[in-house]
Amino acid sequence: MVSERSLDVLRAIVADYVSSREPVGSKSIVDRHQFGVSAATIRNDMAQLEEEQLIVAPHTSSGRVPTDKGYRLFVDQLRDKRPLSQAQRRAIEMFLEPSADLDDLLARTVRLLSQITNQVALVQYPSFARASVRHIELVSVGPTTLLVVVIIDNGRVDQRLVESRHPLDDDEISRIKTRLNDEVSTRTVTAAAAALAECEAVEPADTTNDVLASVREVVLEVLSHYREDRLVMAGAANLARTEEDFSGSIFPVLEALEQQVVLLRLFGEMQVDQLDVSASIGRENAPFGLDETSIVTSGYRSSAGEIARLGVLGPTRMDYAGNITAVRAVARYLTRLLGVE
Amino acid sequence: MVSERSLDVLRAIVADYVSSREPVGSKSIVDRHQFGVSAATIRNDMAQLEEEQLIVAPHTSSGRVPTDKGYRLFVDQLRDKRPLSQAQRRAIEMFLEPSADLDDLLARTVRLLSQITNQVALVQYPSFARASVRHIELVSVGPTTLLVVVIIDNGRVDQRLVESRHPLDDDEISRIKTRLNDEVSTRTVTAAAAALAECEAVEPADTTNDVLASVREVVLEVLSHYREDRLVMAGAANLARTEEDFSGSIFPVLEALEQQVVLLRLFGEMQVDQLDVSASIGRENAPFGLDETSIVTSGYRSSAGEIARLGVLGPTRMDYAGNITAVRAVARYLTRLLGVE
DNA sequence: TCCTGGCACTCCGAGCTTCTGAGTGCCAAT
DNA sequence: ATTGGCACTCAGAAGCTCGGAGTGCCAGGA
Repeated sequence: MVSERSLDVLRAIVADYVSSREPVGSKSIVDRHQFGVSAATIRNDMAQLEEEQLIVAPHTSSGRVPTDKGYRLFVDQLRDKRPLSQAQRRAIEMFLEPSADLDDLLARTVRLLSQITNQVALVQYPSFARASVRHIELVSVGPTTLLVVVIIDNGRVDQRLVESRHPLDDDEISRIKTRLNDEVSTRTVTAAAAALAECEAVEPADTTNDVLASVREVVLEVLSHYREDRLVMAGAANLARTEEDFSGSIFPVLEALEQQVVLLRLFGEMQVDQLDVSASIGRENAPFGLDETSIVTSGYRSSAGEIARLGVLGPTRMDYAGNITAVRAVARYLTRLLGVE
Repeated sequence: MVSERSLDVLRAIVADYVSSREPVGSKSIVDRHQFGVSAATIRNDMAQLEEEQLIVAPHTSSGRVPTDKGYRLFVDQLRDKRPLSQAQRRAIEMFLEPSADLDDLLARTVRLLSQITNQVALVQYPSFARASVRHIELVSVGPTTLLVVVIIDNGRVDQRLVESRHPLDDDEISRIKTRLNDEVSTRTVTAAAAALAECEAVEPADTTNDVLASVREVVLEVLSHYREDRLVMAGAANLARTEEDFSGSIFPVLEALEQQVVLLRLFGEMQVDQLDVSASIGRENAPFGLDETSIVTSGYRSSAGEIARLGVLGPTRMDYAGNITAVRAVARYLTRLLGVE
């Protein structure tokens, strides 16, 4: 049962608190914003908001501060307000040039995102789960050394060396190659890995097929590697800058950032397969040990059509409007770059 | 003109200050250490040390704190004192198993080092400058698509895809391959890159040799990539734990850590090609914007015989004895692992 | 010549009090 | 519904005292 104006007051409180870092009082609101009413009226509205637990007073007779719930309502009502600043738009277009190298492109993206938001930025690698194996190539690079090349249909290529116990002739190599391609090519990464695992179970390695077994093993290893999600990070230093916003130390946050597993689970929780921006605020992240931080993420679509996520992480008291805009813009731009390829 | 006992006093001051984080007075020294003399005598020694600017009193009538110069003398006199703790030794042997994958091995090394020292750990990738190109392989993976595989004699393998404007037959591929291998194989990475650059200058690309030119280009790109020094890092969270040791904020330190360039220059300054441990203390790092941090590094030798460095970074007030021991041990162990290969 | 106990001196920092001002809740009047 | 007025609250800055850890120095003893 909050009036329309009360919501405006909430917006004002969030805005002022984010920029000033100090509890906001009724007086300063009437000063800084053009409500056509007196401070006493604002106070009544604030009482309403407090009733609904959207704001809270740190101490009796002190200004108010938004609660996690308040931030949440604020964010939910936000949606597509603020336009990207001129400088930000220019930065994105300057720094994000197309690049053939995915590693390189994502590294640049994450740096850019952390710079325009002044937060810690995270970019998840596209998952290869839906991509499929195009081809396996075997190349002899020495009498007993075989180069195994795995080619994925989204352009990714990896290779490993395999040592054989006996010299290899071209016939044998070609035989193994045909066999292997029968087993995995055109299948999805997931299916191919499953097929290989099964083969290994059915025909245990013995002296006659040791090379085949070794090759299978390294291919399986490479495929498994794809299924691991990975992410890149930049701007951890920004945490130190916003240190006062964390009650204790930034230690647990930095620690979580090093544990990529935690971050990946966090990303996983935020509607995978949803392209649009979503935010996770304050204690909503408590299960991950990040109860004073908020995360704003957006999905982006990679060349193979998979959806991965990117976003920023910072103190609960962050500039949601600005960060949401920036994250959305970068995600769209990145999708565009990857789609053109 | 410092007496022998004065040096012992310096050692005691460093030890106590490192463990207690508080200025140490003459009384607490006689209490905690078995000097056979009275506090007054210690005071005289401390006056000597202060004369030599090895220690300093933060305020009149307060205990003393080592200066950068004091730490330096302490470290220089240290050399091979403390043995590795049982737990540390076990940790090293547990976590550092041989691994075929250099990335993986170095990632594990850096995590291990940060865990046993509780500092930020850094491991530099071995430079490929002295390694040489073993072989270039070309594989047709489609009518107009060529896979270029670069094999380095230290076991590293990389690949790129090249698109041709016209269909390729086996003859042409084989011709290009022979030509290319003549140009680069058995040469060092540096020499090979130089040779390719020259070829490009001599015969500019035209319609007849566009594939050769493209292949040269990607090989050159791969080789150039090797020459970039890189490093991996772990344990940044430990900075937050030792935050009180930094007068201002840890922001500049975290920032420097993200700028790998800075760290690489820092590593570069510390006698490259020297295998043994060396330390850079406090203001000695001022040119890098790290005047409150110390760095302890050691060289390690990679399989191809190049020397790279690894080490830890932390507040000037750090446990030099322990960190030096740990860094040395990890470097030796890593060298051993890489040498066995 | 080096060491020691004694003594006067310094001053940080913990603990206490005071005081001010920003901010509140409530109420009667509009 | 909105407003001005009023009594009330309390965090935090400023000022104060005071104890204790630590110092420098000196004169006497080994």
